[in-house]
Amino acid sequence: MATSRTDPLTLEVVQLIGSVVARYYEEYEHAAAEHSLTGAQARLLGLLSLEPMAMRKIAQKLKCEPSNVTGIVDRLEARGLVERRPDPADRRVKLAAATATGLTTAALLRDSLDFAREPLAELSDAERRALRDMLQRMLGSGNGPDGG
Amino acid sequence: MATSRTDPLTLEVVQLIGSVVARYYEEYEHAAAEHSLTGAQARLLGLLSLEPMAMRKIAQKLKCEPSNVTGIVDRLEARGLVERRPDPADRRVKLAAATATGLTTAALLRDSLDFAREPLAELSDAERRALRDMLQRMLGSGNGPDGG
DNA sequence: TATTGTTATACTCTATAACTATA
DNA sequence: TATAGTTATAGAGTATAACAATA
Repeated sequence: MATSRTDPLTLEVVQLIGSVVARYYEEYEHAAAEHSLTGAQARLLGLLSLEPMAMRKIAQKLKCEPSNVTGIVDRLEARGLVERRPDPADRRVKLAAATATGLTTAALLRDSLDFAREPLAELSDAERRALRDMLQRMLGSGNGPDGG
Repeated sequence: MATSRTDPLTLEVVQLIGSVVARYYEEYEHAAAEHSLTGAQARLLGLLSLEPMAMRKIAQKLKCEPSNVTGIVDRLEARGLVERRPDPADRRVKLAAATATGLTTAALLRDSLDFAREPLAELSDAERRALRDMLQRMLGSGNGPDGG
């Protein structure tokens, strides 16, 4: 397993990462709430702002059951942020897509997530590169790139 | 506000932080589920594993309404992981405290959170210190220490 | 009168299982 | 028969408002 996973410095960094995660989540929920969205709705809308997607694929990306996606898309659709389209290639499939309003909301949402961005401005370019490399290594161990 | 918040490197780091957050959350929920706990239950138990705490204080720490704490403590209490005690100093207050079983479960939970720890072992001591300092700076901007 | 914890209510998210329509 | 999406159901988390006990 590990050599010195429990040294004080490592434990301190682990705790800091936990704090960053908690802080990021709070900010995300808060930003979503400012647009009267739940966190799950905001995440789904953010996903669709990149490209339309089959319901099943959304569930995979969000790592939840397909039945949940139905409800979340229902609520976003009722507010005009998302719409369902048929898939010409397979009549079983429904593609969920962000509407123009949905894209605008998604962009506003992204802009309001300043937590992760603001403090980064305090870091030098070299530090940001170092941080990037370390985070990539953290994500790389035991987990491929986002894949699809 | 900022000078160059939208340069490619910063955006890349922001996205990486988002990935780390998502990954951390998954691992946390998974670790909790292995002990038949929800994420909220695991967080509350982790909090009580440090020290007994008034219901109201728990709500502040978890940043939720006090009425929610009642239900979560109810479920943990029903499983023998937590108990309610009177506060000698104020008879309105109920102190929630982890039982011996609860403390054991909390310890197991902490140990199974290897995601944040394992990859850190790949970093050099200097890198870990640099990461710690950067994370501290990130958390420091616009947010004091945990406080109470 | 204010505070602590609880209860009642309603909504959202979640997983499971059964269902419809396509393939 | 297998797959995509939905529906039905039940449990959990969440916020709001109203309540009892205590301060």
